[in-house]
Parts: sequence; structure tokens; C-alpha cells
Amino acid sequence: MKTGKRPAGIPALASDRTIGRLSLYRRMLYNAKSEGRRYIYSHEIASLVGVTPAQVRRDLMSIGYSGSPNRGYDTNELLRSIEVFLYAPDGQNVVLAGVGNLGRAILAYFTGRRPRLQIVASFDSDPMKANRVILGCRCHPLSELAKVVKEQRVDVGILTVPASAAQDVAENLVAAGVTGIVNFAPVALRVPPNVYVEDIDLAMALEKVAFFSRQSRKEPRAGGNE
Amino acid sequence: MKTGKRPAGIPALASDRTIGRLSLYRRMLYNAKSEGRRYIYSHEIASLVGVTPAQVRRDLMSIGYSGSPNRGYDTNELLRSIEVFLYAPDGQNVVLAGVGNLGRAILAYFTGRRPRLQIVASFDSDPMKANRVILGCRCHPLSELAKVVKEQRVDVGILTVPASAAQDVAENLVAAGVTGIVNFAPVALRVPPNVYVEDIDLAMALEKVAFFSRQSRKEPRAGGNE
DNA sequence: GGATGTGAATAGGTTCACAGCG
DNA sequence: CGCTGTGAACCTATTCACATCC
Repeated sequence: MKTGKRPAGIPALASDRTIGRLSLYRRMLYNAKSEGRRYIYSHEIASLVGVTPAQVRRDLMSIGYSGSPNRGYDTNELLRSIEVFLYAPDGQNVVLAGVGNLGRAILAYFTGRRPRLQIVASFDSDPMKANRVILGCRCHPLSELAKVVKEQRVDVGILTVPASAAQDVAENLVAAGVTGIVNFAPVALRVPPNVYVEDIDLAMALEKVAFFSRQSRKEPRAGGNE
Repeated sequence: MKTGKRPAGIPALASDRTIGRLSLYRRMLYNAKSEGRRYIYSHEIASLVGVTPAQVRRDLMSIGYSGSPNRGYDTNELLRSIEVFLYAPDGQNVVLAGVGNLGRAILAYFTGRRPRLQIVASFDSDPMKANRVILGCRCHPLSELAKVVKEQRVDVGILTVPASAAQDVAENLVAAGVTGIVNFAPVALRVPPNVYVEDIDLAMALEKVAFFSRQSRKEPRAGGNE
């Protein structure tokens, strides 16, 4: 029994994979809209995002949006529907822990845009970094983590600390109320079951690609993909 | 018909997911070995990596390694077996295209360690960056991409260029002989079927975590995980 | 005619559960 | 006994294929 009681009218919980693709559709629709596109077909969405048309229709089912058989989907309406489904009405706050090379790159990546999902603070154990503004974002010492997370009602933490510190910082984030973590540290975090963790393991990704690139060389027929 | 003819003795092709986990097992075993561990059970591996014991045994089946029922797996032997399976005997060369914030962070991340999988060059369109050594790695103008990739027999490319340039640079990489790409650009690359692409979409990852962190809040029972 | 929405079929990946072994 | 190795069951995700609609 996974899907507990939920407010009537909200369709069945969409899967992890589906949520990821909805995010891709949203970005693509945003671009399409900017280019003045009024209507778009599932096969166009599919080809721009790199999935099958059936997959697109299936995913859109799960947010309960319907297109018209003769003109496809209304770009703007669909965009809004996905945003309503994916985003919190008042936005969500994010913090980043670990302002090293990777942490700074991530900060730079998300700074500015994304009013709905803003990095409101960063943390680092290095006293040289703490209490300064780095890439438009105030950096605090780790000791202030709980205070800042609570005051700013932070939902999500991005972990770019060294592997050795990751579990500890994750626990502090969770204790302070964070329920979602993007984890770049190459360790399996132990968190309570209500906390969602997305691991981004750069070393693993590179090794995987290296492996399959080698397979392609041996056997030019069998290309993997993702 | 997926598995074409293959040299006798090589077990069935392992799936994408399995390869990823083998990389995690390898890293974990490396640490375990450093700590002097001789033998290790599937349930220990599982708990350290964050999967189930049955999953571990199933994955190890696919590389044809067998443990002993009473003492588990020989740490060192298993480590070696995974390395033999995953790694090219003479290593593989990697290049990185796009030396922006993210590109530099990735360079720093992989610099030094990893003799088997080395970033041998980087590329950038900015003339200020080209022809300098950045983070221990020579940066070339994009015009030299084909030459460098061929000369150094590069298998894998890491794409950290802006979305607008990604498809073009990817095509150059592929034309020069690259058969695996780690793609950080938020676009769906169109590549031949023999080229393996692993997408790392930071914006998507963050949006996904934000979504599920919100779910956890509403319904503290239903925690997602990955 | 060419789309959408969707039940049914298929494919894939994970877990169960148990025989076999040291 | 408690582990490994593994067929079989299960569960999830994707794709097929077709009724339906403009």
C-alpha cells in the first residue's frame, strides 16, 4: 500500500521517472512558448526531449491534462498545468552545504534565475568562507545551519561537502527540517524514509560512460543510451 | 535480439543500472580494503552502498564472481574482478569541452587521481582560455578538437558547454571518434546509436527533489528514495 | 487523416525464497 | 546454522495498438 489518502481531485501519484520528465517537458515548453509556438503535438515534445510520443502522453495523463486530437496541446496551457503540478505555489527555499569548487559551480549555475526555487544561503566549515557573500549568496558557518534552515523555512539541501562530512551534514539538515537532498557526495546517505535523496555521483557517471563507450568500440552494433 | 555474438567466456551483458552499481561496489571495496578488511558479505556491501543484498548477489553474478558461503567474498579478489570487468586494460582517455564554472569544477574533481580514466585535454571557445593550462590540463581552442581527440585516442567526452553549443560540440566529438559522452547541457543530444550518452541534468535533479520534498511534507508517510 | 487517451501486452529490473554448501 | 547462487514471482515502466474525436 503506497498511495495513502490524498485530497480528492488530485490524480494518482506520479512516479519518480515521470516527475523528472515533466521537468524536462516544462523547460522545453518554456522555450517553445518563447519562440511563439501556440500548439504542439506529443511527437514533437517527444523528439525535443528524447523520449517516445506514447511516453509523453502517458506522463501528461498523470497530471490530468488533455490536448485536442486535431491541434495537439496548447503550449501555454500545458506549460501552466505542469508548473501548477510541479511547483509549490509560494516557491521553495534551498540551501547549499560545502562551498568548494563544485559547490561554487552549482551556486553559479542556479544564481539569478529560478524565482520559485532559490538558494537562500550556503554553509561551509572554512572560517575564511563563512560570513561572506559568495556568488550572490551569503555563506554561513555550519554551526548556524539549523537556525538558518528553520528561519528561512528551507525544504531542500544541496550537499557538496567532502564524503567524510556528508552523513553528518545531512543529519543536521534533516534535523532542521529539510525533506529533500541533492547529494553530490559519493556516499550512501542514511536518512529517514520521509526524506527524498537524489544522488548525483560524478565518478560513477564517468565510469559508466567509459564502460559503455568501450562496448561500442568492440561491438559497433550494440549502443546503449539513456 | 540484443546480445550479438561475443567472445566465448564473457558473461551476458550487464545492464546500465548494474554497471552503475558495480562502480559503487568497486569504490566501496577499495575503501574496505584500505581498512584491512579481508572478507565481506553481500549484506554488508548492500548496506554500505544502499541497495539490497539480493541485488548485490545478482549484480555479482553478472560478472561471474563467486564467493564462499561461509566467509562471503574475498575483498581483494572481488575488487580486482570488478576492475577487470569495468576498466580498459590500458586505461581510457577523456576530454572536457566547456571550461566554465562547472567545467572547471569537474576538472578539479577528477584531476590527479584516476590513472585509468584521465582527462587529457580541455576545450573552450574563449580565446582567453585556449592555449593555457587550466587545473593541470591543457585547454585548446575548439578548432583543435578533432586533432587532439584522434591523436590521444580519446573515448569519452564531458560536455559542459552552454545548451546552445552542445549539439554542435557533441557532433564534433563523435565525428572525431568519441563513443561516450557525459552531458551536462540541458538538451537532448542527437547522436548515432553506438554512442552512449549519460545525461546529468542539474536543474531537473533539483526540481525533482523539490517536488518530492514537498510531498514528504504533505504526507509524512510516503517518502521516496533513490 | 492524423491526433489523443488508454486498456492490454511487453519488457526490464528487483526481490523472494529456497536448494546447496562449508 | 547463515551464507551464496539462482529460478521464479513480482512489480514497475514502457510501448503497443486501437477506439475515439475533431
